Amino acid sequence: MTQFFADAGAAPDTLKTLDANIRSLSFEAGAFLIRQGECAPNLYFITEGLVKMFYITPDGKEFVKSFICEGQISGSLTSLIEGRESTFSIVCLEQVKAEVVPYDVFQSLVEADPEMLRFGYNFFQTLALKKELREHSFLCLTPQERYQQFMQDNAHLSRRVTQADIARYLGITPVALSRIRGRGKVA
Amino acid sequence: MTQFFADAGAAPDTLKTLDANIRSLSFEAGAFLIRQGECAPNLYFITEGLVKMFYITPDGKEFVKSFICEGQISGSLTSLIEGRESTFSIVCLEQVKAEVVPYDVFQSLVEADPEMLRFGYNFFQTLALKKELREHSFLCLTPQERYQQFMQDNAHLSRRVTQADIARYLGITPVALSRIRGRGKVA
DNA sequence: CGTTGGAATTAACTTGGGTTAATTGCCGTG
DNA sequence: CACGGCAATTAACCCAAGTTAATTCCAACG
Repeated sequence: MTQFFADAGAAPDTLKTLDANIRSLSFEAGAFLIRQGECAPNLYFITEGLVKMFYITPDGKEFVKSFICEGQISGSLTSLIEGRESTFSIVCLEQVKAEVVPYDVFQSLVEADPEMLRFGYNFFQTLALKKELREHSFLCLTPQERYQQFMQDNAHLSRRVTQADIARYLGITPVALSRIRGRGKVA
Repeated sequence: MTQFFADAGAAPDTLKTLDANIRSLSFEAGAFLIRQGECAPNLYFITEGLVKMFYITPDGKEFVKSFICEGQISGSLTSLIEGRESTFSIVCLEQVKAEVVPYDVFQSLVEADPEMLRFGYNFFQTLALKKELREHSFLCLTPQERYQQFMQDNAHLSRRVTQADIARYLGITPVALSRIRGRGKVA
């Protein structure tokens, strides 16, 4: 992953610090990267596999915040920014390889290296844009339309996650999603 | 507003460029800052008043993306980042004063001045966090719970916007919100 | 003080998702 | 090939939000 930041233009000192602090780890499917309610001091650069980030509500229902696969970054914003416990969990849906970077290391690199700051700027800009699209779909689309949009935009993912998890990503129950699929077939 | 960036540590050159390119404008209630479907080349630093950002769907329904009041920034991310037409409109709900900054000016300042980059980093980080909270409420909460949370977190706003707009912000119809309020009263 | 117009409420009915539980389908394994 | 277990579908019932339209409330104005 060091290569990743070298491409981003990181300074030699930055790369040295990264090398010293990064661990490259493997996780089995089912392993947790972060547990809801615990403080989560790491960023995960996923290089292989797929994870899901999800909330469990007080009455035990699960909702999927997002799916993150190879080439993407996963972690808890609230933990990163405010140092508080994560409001969600991250679990591996497949065998996962990830580069693990402690937040404080990431933060101090962003402080020290303008190119890292630029990387962070782009990252958060992209994240905000992605969340804005999701906001739009919750706000303006019906569950049915949300499902169609998801299948269009994430055709590759639809084969790697269960239908139940897609439902929980859309904010509906697996039963409801099955009905929606049933409706679509005939029409 | 120059003061605003001076506080952020902007370089003298930056402030000079800003001064040369900022217009301080007033808008009547009902005036549009951005119209859905048009390209929107400006950022608006609201110094006074209140605006609402909203989508109109193909079948004519309105949904409120967010309310932005004095001290906050409003603009179209898709226009800013990708240079495309805005997917929503921004309209003044009150008499508004704003500092208007063209995107290209903002972008080039971010390029040139590390302190402006840091400002942008913080801005997008905060924005991403805010959108993450909204995602959570759409995903995990019922309309009723969403309303209660909105009233807690935005007590001040609730007196400046109509109930119909609150409903459209929550993703429900004004009729539904009125019923929710009715339910809450007795209990 | 009556009128007018917008905002909010109420009513009646429809629709679609939630809930629970039974049923079917599909592998993988012994 | 039969079995066990998980994923997905189906069914039946309930309830909350959507829809349309009528009604009430209230503040501004002449």
